[in-house]
Amino acid sequence: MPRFYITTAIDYANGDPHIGHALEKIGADVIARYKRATGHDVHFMIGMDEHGQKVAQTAAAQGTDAQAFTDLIAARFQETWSKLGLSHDQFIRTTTPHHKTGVQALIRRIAERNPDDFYERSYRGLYCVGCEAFKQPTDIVDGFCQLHPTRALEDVEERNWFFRLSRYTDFLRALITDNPHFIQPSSRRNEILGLLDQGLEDVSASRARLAWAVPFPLPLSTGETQGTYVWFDALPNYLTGTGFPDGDWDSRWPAQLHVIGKDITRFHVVIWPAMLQAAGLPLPDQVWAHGFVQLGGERFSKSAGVKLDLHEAIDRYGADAFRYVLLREVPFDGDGNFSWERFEERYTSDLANSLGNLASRAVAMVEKYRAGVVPEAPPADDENDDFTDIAAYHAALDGSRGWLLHEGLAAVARQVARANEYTQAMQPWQLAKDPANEQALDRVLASLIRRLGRLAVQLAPYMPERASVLWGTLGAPGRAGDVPSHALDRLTGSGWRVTKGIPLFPRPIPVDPTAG
RNA sequence: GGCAGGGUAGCUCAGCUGGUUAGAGCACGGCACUCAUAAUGCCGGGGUCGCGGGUUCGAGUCCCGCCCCUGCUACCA
Repeated sequence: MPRFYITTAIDYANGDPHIGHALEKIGADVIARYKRATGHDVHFMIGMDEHGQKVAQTAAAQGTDAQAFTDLIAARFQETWSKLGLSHDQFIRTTTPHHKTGVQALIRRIAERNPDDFYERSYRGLYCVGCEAFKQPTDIVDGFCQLHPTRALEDVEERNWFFRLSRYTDFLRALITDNPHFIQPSSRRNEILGLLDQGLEDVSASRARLAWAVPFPLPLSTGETQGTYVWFDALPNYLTGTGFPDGDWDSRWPAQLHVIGKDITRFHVVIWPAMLQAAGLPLPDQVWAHGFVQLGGERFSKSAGVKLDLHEAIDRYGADAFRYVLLREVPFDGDGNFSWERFEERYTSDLANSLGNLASRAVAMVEKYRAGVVPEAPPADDENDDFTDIAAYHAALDGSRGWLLHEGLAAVARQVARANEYTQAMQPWQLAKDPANEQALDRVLASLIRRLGRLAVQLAPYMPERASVLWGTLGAPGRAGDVPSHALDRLTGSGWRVTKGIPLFPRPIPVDPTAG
């Protein structure tokens, strides 16, 4: 069984989860579930990035210590992920003892294999006491930090460990040029090639004043021990998550796929591969940079986030409906918009009216005309188009052209529409009026149930719970998520005993304009 | 400023190497049907294809110029 180690970015523990976080996790979950259904030994890992000055500051502002604060945030994230139905196998936290020793082991390994890659250098910049951080020229307005316009910036110089990233420019260019799949989608790849053309600068590996951090394992020549800077703490989570450097970590490493947001592409395709190369470790197969969710046409912001609360979105029609709408609306290779209006439209049109009602009418007819038992009838030519769409579904989800999760749902939607058209064209309720049409009716009913069965299997990665309910309604054996999705042409449906339950996707209760 | 991508029906988008009356879904209007969650199906209205030139028998599709939008242009992550 081929292994498939998939990770998402670890989220920064500086606030609560929002819809932006959710898009990435849901997308990765769909990929993980699809891979399991197509015969892969999947390990799906998500987690939290818990160190850094901001976390320490936020904790202090709330009157708690950093560890207690991150414990709380991590619990909130995990609660949310559980509510969303994520199927991750592991939740890594960078404040755990194993991650810390793993980071230190990686740094030591680089220092042993390439002693020149770490060197001491002084870093000089304008330091904002209010932010407790160095400020870049773009952050400075009229000589002040934008967040603290009354505090003078200090010209500070400190000695740090640096990583000789510049040395890997040619290596990275060759890597990216020779492996077009390493960074996808291609728009992001082009941006990185542009960045490499500018030449790379070395990056900090440690920082003074970084108390809430993994201690950098190499002391400075002054004897001082500094905190490990973000890249060398956060990125290695993908590796330490395998158990590195202990045990059989190399049975899982390298990862097949890192799913990340487009804003952190550079770190994942420049710094991370360079670190691994410096350590003499294998590189991940692919980094996929998804786009962002816009809220109501606006860029994600705190106020927009409040306007569209994640838990409210999940609670409205359930986690599965939210997962569906989000991935249908937001192309996974770019940006998309999310609003309550679109949510209502998509839910009502795609899920309640088209899919939910299709299941409802088909099951009702099998109950009414065949006492609930799906008749035996072989597939007919009129199902052939569905298999064209099923091929498109696989092409969207197997990674061969990127991870186009929205296209997978579009292929499913076409099959749903076709099944409704088919029902209308065949008019089984008319066939039922004349016993002479018994076989014709059998064919139509069996076809409808088969179509629904295939839909349940295809939807299982996206809507695991609802797909499972649909599968059960059809009286199909086992679980929808366990059916190998490459074997859909063998689904017959014959003899299944259907049970009409409550609507799969209830219509929203219409607002009565005369009320109130 | 530089590099990259984009501006097509009310909304979200398809339109490959130029070729008959520019498409889909949603929304909107009409009709049909009654198995179904007042659902479904069919038909229809609706677009100066950002603006201005040019090449061509013919351009949304190629060339030039302009306007507008988005992303990247590295130590918050």
